[in-house]
Amino acid sequence: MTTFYSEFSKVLLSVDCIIFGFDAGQLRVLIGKRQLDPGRGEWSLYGGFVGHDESVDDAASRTLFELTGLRNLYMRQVGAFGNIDRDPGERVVSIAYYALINVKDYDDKLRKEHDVEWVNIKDLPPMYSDHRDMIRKARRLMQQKIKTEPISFRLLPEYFTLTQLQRLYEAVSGEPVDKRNFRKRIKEMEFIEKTDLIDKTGSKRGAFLYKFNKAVYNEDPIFKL
Amino acid sequence: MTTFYSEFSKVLLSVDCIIFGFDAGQLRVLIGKRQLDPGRGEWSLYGGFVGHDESVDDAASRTLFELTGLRNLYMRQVGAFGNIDRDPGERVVSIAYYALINVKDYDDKLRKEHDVEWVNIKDLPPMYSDHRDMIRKARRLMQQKIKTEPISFRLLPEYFTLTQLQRLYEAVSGEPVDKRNFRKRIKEMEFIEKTDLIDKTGSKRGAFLYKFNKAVYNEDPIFKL
DNA sequence: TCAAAAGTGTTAGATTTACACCCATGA
DNA sequence: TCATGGGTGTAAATCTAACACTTTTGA
Repeated sequence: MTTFYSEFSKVLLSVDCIIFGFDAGQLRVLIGKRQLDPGRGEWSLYGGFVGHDESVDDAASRTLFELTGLRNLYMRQVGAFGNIDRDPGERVVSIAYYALINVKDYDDKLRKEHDVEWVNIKDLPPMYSDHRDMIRKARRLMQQKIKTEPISFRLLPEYFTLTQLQRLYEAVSGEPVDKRNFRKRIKEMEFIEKTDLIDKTGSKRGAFLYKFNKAVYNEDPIFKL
Repeated sequence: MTTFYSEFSKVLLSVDCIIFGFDAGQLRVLIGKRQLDPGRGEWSLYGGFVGHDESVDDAASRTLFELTGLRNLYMRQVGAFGNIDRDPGERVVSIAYYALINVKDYDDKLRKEHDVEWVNIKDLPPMYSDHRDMIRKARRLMQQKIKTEPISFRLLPEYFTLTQLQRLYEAVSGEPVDKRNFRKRIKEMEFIEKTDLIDKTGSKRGAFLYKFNKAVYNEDPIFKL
C-alpha cells in the first residue's frame, strides 16, 4: 500500500440512518431540519461520521443509539452514496442504513431534543442532498425484505392485533390487502402466536392480540408474506 | 462541517470488482493473486482506490475499464465493507461492485497482463480479507436480479442458443431447470428474439440462435424468469 | 338500535411442476 | 446406424385472488 496513494484518496466517511416507524396506520421516517451549514434548515436524515476506531456498521449502530437511546435495533445497509458533489461543503461519501423501530419505544423527550419528526413516507418534503434517494432505496429494500423475512414485528409493539399487522403490510407495500387472504396466510405462520389477551382500544368488540414467537421463528425458517 | 471532525474521520476508500462471466457451462469470477503487501500472493478481487475527483461509481467503472478494456458494462453496487481490520495494512473501507461480462469480449492478452483468471464460482479458493464475503453477497444479489430483470444476455454473446441460456440460468441459480418449462417461459418473453441463424458447434443437428431485443425490452418492461 | 371493527370459507382462475418421445445430423 | 443434443405439449397440483355476511359491543 503506497503512502502516496493513501493520502491522495482519503475521504470523509459518514453514515446516514433511515429510521422507519409505523404509527397511526402509516409508515413513517424520522427526519429533522439540518443544523449545519451548508444546507442548514433543509430536511435531512440523521447521520454521523465514521471514526477510525469503529467499523462502518458500528458507526451506524452508534449513531442510531445517539438518536434513539435504543440498541440492537434491526438495521441493514442500504449502500454507499458517493457522488462527488453530494455534499456541497466537502467530499463526503456516505453509507446509508435503514433501521426499524417501534415508535412507542422511542422516548419522545429524546426525539424533541434531537429535533426530529416522524414524517409520513407518502408526504416526504424536498430533502438535503441525496437523502431522498437514500430513503427511496431503503424503502425498496425493506419492501423486498419483508416478503421473505418476518421483520414486521420490529415495527410493532410486543402485542398487536391482526388488523394492525395488516395495516402495516399495507403501509409498507403501498397497496391494500384482502383481509381474509391475509389472515389465512398469518395463520400458517407458526411464529405469529395468538394470545388470549384482548385489545379494546381499536374497537368495541375487541380484537385478539398476537405476538411474535422468536423461538419458533429460529427453528423453522420457512416464512413468507 | 468542522475541519476537526473531517481530519478525524478521513479514511482510504477503495472499490473492489466482482466480475462474473459464463464459460463452459459454469459461472466464473475473475480473480488474481494479490501483488501488494500485505497479503501478497493471496487470491483477491481486482480493485482500486477512489480519487477525490471521481464518484464512487466512476471509480468502479474506471477500475473495470483498466482491467477489461470494456466500457458500459452492466454494473451494480454490492455494498460497503467497513470492518476496522479488514485490511491488515491500514484502515480501508471498500465499496464492492459486481459486473457482468461476456467472456469472449475480454481480450485474453489483457487478462494475462493483469494476471487474473476465470475461476469457477463453485471452486473458489480461500481469499484475501473479506473478498469471499463480497463474492457471496454479489452472487446473491445477482441471483435476485436475474429473476426480475433480463440481465442474462450480458453474460452471453450476441447470439446464443436456448440451451446456452438454460445452462446459464442453471449456473446462476445452482439448480437444474426443466427444459420444456424453461423454453415455454422464454417464448413468452418478447425481448428474446429467435433469429434464423443456426449454430452447429454445439450439436450435429444445429440449434437456432436467439438474440436479445433491447427495443422490445424497453417498451415492455414485463419480464420475469 | 346502530355504527364500527372483528372474524370467518369457498370457488374460479392462474401459475407451476412433472414428465417422454421424435427429429436431424455427422461420425 | 447410432449417439448426441434439439425440439415439442399436456395434465395434475398448487397457489393466488376474489368475494359477503355474521358477531360483538359501546355509545
